[in-house]
Amino acid sequence: MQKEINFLPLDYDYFDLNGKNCIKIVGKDDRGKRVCLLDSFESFFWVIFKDGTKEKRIEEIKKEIETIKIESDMRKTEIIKTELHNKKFLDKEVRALKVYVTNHKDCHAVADQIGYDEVLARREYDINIITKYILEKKLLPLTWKKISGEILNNSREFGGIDNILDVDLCLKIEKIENLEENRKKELDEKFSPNILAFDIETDEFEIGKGAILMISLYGKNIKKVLTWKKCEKSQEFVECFKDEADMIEAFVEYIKKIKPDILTGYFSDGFDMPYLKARAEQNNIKLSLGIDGSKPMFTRGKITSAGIFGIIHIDLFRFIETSFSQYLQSETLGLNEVALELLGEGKKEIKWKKSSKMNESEWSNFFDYNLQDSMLTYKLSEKIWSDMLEFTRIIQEPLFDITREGMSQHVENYILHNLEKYNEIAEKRPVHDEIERRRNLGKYGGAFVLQPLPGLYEHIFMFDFTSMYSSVIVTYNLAKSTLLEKKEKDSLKVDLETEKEKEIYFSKKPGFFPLMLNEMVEKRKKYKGEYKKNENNMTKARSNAYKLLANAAYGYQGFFGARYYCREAAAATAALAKKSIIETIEKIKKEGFKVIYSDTDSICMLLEKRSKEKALELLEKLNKELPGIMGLELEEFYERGIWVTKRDGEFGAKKKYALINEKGKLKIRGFETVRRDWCTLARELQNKILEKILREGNEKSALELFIKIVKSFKERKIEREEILIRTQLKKPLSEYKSITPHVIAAQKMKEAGKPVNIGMLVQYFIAETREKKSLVREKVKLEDEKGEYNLDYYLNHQIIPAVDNIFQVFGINVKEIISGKKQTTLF
DNA sequence: GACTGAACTATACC
DNA sequence: ACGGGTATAGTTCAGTC
Repeated sequence: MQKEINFLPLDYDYFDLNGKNCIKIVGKDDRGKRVCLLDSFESFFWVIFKDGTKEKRIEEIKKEIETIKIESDMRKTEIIKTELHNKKFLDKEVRALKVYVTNHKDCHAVADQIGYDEVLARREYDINIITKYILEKKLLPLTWKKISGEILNNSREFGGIDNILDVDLCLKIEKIENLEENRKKELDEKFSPNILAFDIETDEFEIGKGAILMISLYGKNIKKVLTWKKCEKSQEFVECFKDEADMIEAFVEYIKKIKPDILTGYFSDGFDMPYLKARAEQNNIKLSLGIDGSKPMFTRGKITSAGIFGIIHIDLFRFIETSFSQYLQSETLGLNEVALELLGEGKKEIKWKKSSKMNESEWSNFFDYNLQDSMLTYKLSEKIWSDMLEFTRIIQEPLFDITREGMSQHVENYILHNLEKYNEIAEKRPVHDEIERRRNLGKYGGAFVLQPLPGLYEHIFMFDFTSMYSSVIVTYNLAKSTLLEKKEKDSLKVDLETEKEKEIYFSKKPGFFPLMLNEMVEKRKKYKGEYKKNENNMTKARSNAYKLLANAAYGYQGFFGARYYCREAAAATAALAKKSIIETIEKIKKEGFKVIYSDTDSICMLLEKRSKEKALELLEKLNKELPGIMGLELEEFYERGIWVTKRDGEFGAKKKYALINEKGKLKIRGFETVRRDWCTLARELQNKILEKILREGNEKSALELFIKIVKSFKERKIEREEILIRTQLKKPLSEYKSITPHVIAAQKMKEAGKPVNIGMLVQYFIAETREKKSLVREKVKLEDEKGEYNLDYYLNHQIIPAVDNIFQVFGINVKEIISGKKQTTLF
């Protein structure tokens, strides 16, 4: 029977049937029903011929390629057909053969068998089958389409797969059509995904070592904690089970009943999912979460990803880490801090105890805690849903992947999904040896940073280049495909000071990469405008996504794992940006303004006795003289600003300054205040001192505050929390060549049976010791250890260093004041 | 054992 | 393996006298 539906694709998967590729797509129709679409797919790759290959020879090779067969235990693979096309490869016109293969998995093996002298390259055998499918059929993720097809009901065609799927409808795709924009908009407004958040609590932190004590679920119509522990008299949201096995089975049943589109957790790829897997195995339960009854699939990689067929499992932490953290101020990306920042509400506080030692009220608190975590995860997912949606639509990869891939992969996927407009065949992914070669090339020259003259300044204008590196790439046409082997007529010469190949040349004929980037920049401008006109989550997310993508394009070209890696283009981008900002600084100076600081794409200058209008006129003039799409804008006007010296020496420190604008808002960069590896005492003291100086324009009350705090510090009135030092553990303990204080702290934690993981913040303080010890690490104590804070250490390594060079700007030597030498002369 | 510079380490800026 | 280079600053480590 035939049927026509409006369909929103959510999850993609594929399987083999009789050696051929089948694609299954799970999504929603416009009445909220869960639908699975099945489709066959003929995969292909390209054989590109060298320039000048005779058509007759191409025909011969075509015939020979068509006879290739590959046989393995699994399947027989053949060539379905071949087609000759005029295409482009790296912006050059080429003749290319599109080779259709019965099974995608054998694309690479078939391509390997083609080794003619006339063949320039074989490409696109290394592109993911889902990506290829989306490209070919235009069934874009999270985008409404009109689908017509045949209703499958126990059909033999797909091996009866429709029978085991928990869906309302299963269709064999016959036609995919676009919907009218208005209709799409209407459907979009009606749709919101059914999200279910979950979180588990366990006795042991090591995966699978202890039992799962409880599992919380939080969704639109469900707020529950499942447990098999003391819960006879607990809260009504707690549901009791006989044992761990029963509880896990109930969890699976709830998922089946709720039928969420999205199952989300916080760090669930790294903890909750693998833990559930381990405990299910231990208890001989099948964790059949997939809509076909399948278990979660764990993909290999540095971090494993847990996929559930038909339900999109999102580990919110990973999306926030890779794509969203730039918007956040949080020093760590833990659930508590991120939720506090985005929702204004954090985790519940509880005292950690072995579960065997908990009393009834402690269990009750634990249930609250567990539910709260799911609730926060649910609310966070709602909060950033528009960002995930926009990223997915713009990049056109499935949501599951979008929430896990890094910025570089996003850029690459965006490129792959937009090559068609340029008739381009995709470049290959680098293999291991090539990656090694690229990595061994070392660094190339980067940005320009102007050394400031230390001091307190007033009336400061800050200009900055809008999306500087992107605009340089577009303006100067810098990419792999436009890099010339040697100098050509009317090409662009770029000097690279630090490189062996000092001069390189780029074509002026626009390449697809800069053109595509220009499109991104244009779209960003357009959607930023739309956002300004109509401020909502959607327009904001769209504008931000384009901004992030455009900004990542430069890093992408310099990234060793990129298909379109081009070290020369990246180096030229940095070199031309440097040249451009230095020239701009010179122009500003020529106009009589004093330039006090500059870093990469920003310039700080003093107004002195001039009016603001004068500076704005200058900005306009500079903009007129900038080439291509490059542009300079007013970042902000600041009332005051302070630049200090480096710790040792009299020279001004780069990347370290504090500013205050007309509204009294501070902008602090580089100072210890913004560094999380300094203790709160030093950070807050420095922050207050900077604020006083910037607000009042003098150092008097700042100095008074400093003396007051030192006094209270010496009297040991400072709380332990204030003097804790937090340092991130970046690798396994055994790999540290230098045994630093935080390594010692981590070792102590391990000995105390506390969890020690890569990436965690280790907390410790420096204590007084009985004997004299020369190394800092010999005085390390954990926060719950007995001991007094080390007066000498904190004074000379935290408090004084945090304020010393600030007061030096005013000619004040705080060390002498502390030791009592000069106190009288100052007061 | 004190001193010194290099190496290692973490974190920030753009 | 899973964006880039520039920069500051702390602590340890290895060598010198």
